[in-house]
Amino acid sequence: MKKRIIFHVDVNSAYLSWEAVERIKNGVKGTDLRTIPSIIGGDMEKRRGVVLAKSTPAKKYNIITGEPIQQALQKCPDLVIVKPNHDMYCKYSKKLLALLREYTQHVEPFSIDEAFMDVTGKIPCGKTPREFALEIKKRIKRDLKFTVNIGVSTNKLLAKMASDFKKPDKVHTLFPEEIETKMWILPVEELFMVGKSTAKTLRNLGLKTIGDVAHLDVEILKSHLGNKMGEHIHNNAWGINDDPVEVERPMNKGYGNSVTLSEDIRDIEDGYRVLLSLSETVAGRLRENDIKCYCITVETKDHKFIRQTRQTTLLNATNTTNVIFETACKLLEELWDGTPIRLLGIRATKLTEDDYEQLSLFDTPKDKKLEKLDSMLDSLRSKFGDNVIYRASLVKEEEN
DNA sequence: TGTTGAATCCCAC
DNA sequence: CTAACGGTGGGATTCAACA
Repeated sequence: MKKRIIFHVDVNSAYLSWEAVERIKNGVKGTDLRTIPSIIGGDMEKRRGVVLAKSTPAKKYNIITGEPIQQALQKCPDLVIVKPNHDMYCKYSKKLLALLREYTQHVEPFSIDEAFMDVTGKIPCGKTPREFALEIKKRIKRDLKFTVNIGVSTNKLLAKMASDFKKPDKVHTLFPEEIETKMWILPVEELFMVGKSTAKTLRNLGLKTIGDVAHLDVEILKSHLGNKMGEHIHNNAWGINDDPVEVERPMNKGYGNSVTLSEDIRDIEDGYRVLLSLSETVAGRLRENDIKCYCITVETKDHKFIRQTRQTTLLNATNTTNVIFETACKLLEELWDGTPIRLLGIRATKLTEDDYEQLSLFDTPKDKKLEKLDSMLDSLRSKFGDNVIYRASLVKEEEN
């Protein structure tokens, strides 16, 4: 098997960088967000939400991604907080991908701000992989006005680990012969796929560095982390990874929508209202993609952050708002013991392409009517925007 | 015995 | 005054029911 060269491209503080670039592009007056302590973060009014991205000056206050905004404000009272703008991020993500594809079509979007490239055989004559990465990094900065880190190695795992080294605006290599000096010295927390829970387990085993993990018998890892995770972590620690760079994205396994409520729900009627709104979103997305689902899951989180789920499998697949809504309501009733609810969510899984009339064979006439209603509403929304039509029960909520 | 579904847990971003 | 933790999606594990 041929040796590959893989790049992992990671936008530095993506949301914040993109917000800053967009403001400059729109001629917004004021200092560049990247030069002051600033973050992109959730809902300020509700005093909820977490830090999604931080500027380099904000980083100096020990503000970390994922922490509550309140906590970040305590660390830096002058922190500038900007609301996220997902649509804008999508535009920049697409621009980045288009630029990367000028170098190779072998690009795999990994998240909105990360991508893998298999550049095997695409490296210009006389250039090292590192120099090629530097060239791409420079192009991105020149044309798109934001910086990236690029990790360079022979597989996705090592490239990803490398892009996480010193930031911003850097290219790092992590070739197999560099694992010992560049990766094994890092704390276990830094290893890909080692989250909070796994880190605790590893620490309890006395393992401090990735090198420690590599040198522990894989069977011991398996017995403490489970077979799959034990093996996976062991392979990661040795830099072993054969995953190909996948250009075609496989079909979604599920579609979900959830909300943390501004006030805890105490009354089931309020729960129903939220479920209706979530059902609209989920079912709408299923229909957009000509997909139906067999399985509906309702998720709750109470004020103590205790999560619960209830799921059911339907006899025939659906993407009808009302079927999903009514199923979700039943699940919520089964699940709920009256504890105030902080978060409600719906997830649709066991998906199937919506192309067989066969699947509708067992639909009741009522279901047919509901399907027609949904597609009417869909077409009205696509003509006049998502907000033209409200369900009666949602309107009631608006009036309250 | 092995499989399936439900509930829970963990992961990344 | 004991604060304060989003939303989406993929996968593994555990256990009970069932064949």
